[in-house]
Amino acid sequence: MHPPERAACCDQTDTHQDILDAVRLKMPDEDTLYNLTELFHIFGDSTRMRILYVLFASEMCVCDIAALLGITQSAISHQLRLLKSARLVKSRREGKTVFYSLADDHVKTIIDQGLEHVQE
Amino acid sequence: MHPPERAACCDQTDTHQDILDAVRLKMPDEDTLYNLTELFHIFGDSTRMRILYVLFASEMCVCDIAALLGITQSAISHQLRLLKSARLVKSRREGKTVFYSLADDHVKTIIDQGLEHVQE
DNA sequence: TTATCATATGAACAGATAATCATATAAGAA
DNA sequence: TTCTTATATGATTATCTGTTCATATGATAA
Repeated sequence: MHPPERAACCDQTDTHQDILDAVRLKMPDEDTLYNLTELFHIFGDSTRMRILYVLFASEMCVCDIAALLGITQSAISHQLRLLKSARLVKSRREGKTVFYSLADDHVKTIIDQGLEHVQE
Repeated sequence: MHPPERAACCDQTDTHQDILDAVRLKMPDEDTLYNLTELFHIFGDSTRMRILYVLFASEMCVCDIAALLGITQSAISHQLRLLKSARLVKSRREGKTVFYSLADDHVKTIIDQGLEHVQE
């Protein structure tokens, strides 16, 4: 006997329905879930991660980031655009040069948490 | 005039070289950086994120996760394999059924940090 | 103006990846 | 044994994504 809203599936204990209800309650809404995975997706690329680490040390212009990481200016610009649209970095122009920096300290906190997990 | 190890690039302040040195010091080694981006990469997919949220509530078998999320058993199995190889979830077999659960509480901490950033 | 430098961006391509399908494995029931 | 259920997995495919290249924009200098 299955609870009415379940498809044919493996049988479980009496508390099965309670668990399913608990899951549905705790699941974030679709928008939040999208934004959350999008945020982590941004962190899930080594070029972007290295850019962020550079910016942990100091605000920096595009060509310096490129030179420092050994990546073309174009690639860096493309990635900075993503980072900026995710509001992880911000920029200011000074003449021909554009300086990028972290949007807020939250960024480092999240990455440090991940680092702790990795370094266990 | 540029510092010797720099390629032709935009001119900077006197502290330029100090900043570059600081960046190099703070940058994690290649292995750590790889593991870190790999970790976030795992979080950067909505199916995997939803699986993790399901497991926040309770340990659960594969077909229940599939039914709950409306995703095929095969897709869930494939993603669980990734999650397990990243040591984010663990499994135990009970007869024909395999139950998955979170590998440790660290996982939820990292995701909660991301959630805070997203919900600002 | 033209020339140069710093950055941004569109297009194209190569590599990665998530889902699907078919099938294999593993365990229990008949 | 055979049948069924639960899960795992290899192959295929469609989509996504990061880089490169060429070029455009924006700012300064001559």
